Amino acid sequence: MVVLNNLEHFDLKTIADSGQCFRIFQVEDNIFDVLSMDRWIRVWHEPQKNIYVFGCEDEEFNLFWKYYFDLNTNYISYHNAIQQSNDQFLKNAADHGSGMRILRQSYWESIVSFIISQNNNIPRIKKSIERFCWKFGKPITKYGITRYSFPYKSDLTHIKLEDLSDLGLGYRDKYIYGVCVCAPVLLEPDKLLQVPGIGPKVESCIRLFGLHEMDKYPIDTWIKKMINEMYDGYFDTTPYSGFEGFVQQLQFYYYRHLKMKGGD
DNA sequence: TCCCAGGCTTGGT
DNA sequence: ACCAAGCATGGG
Repeated sequence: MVVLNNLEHFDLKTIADSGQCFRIFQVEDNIFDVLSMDRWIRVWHEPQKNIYVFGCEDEEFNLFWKYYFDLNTNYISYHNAIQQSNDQFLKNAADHGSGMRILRQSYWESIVSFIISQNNNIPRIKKSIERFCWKFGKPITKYGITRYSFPYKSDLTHIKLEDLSDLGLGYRDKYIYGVCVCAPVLLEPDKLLQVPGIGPKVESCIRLFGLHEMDKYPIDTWIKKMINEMYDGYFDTTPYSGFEGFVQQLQFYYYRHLKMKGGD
């Protein structure tokens, strides 16, 4: 167990609902199961004391999860820069999403996940990814339940297109098949846009969430609507150089909250 | 039932 | 270079 108190700008509920990752499961109020590739950690939150308890050994935490949750990055400077701007909507978004962080997710898991995410909705994306893990991953049993790892690319080289037909992927099945069986060199970051099924938006997400390129600012349908409604059709990211992706997550999370009133 | 979903590809100008 | 469809299917 690793116990941390007074963690600044870290709220797992916010991160879980921000749509940047699709394999955080809320077990109960203030209990979360977080999965990344073949790792699974359970996290307990005590809001009244601002304590987080991470269910792993010190070594596992310092070696992997501390980095995954981006706890080495100081988000205070980002918030300071935002509060010094004249952008009231963004200031409100930063207050609302005070515990937001950009997770350092697996590159491979990000490729598959964000290809699935295109023209899709979050509940369905999560289901497809869960079925993908259930079918090709390995079981991990803890706390009296079994979850499944996200399969490595090297474990998928011999799958058939038809193996993907019962995952609810729709027309994206052939894209997923392609990245599973192709040569790894074709998935290097500078070649992502040449991959069938990966366009500018998906590439931007893979780079932001899978490579932690914080200057990426993915424009999806929500951000497009937000820019039209809140910024009269143009949003200048240059004041937020180096953390555009963080700004995007705050805006996405806040705007979606306003439109859906906490639903979903 | 209809519409939309964190878009991409293809085929028309 | 810039549209407009079509894409499969689940969720609201």
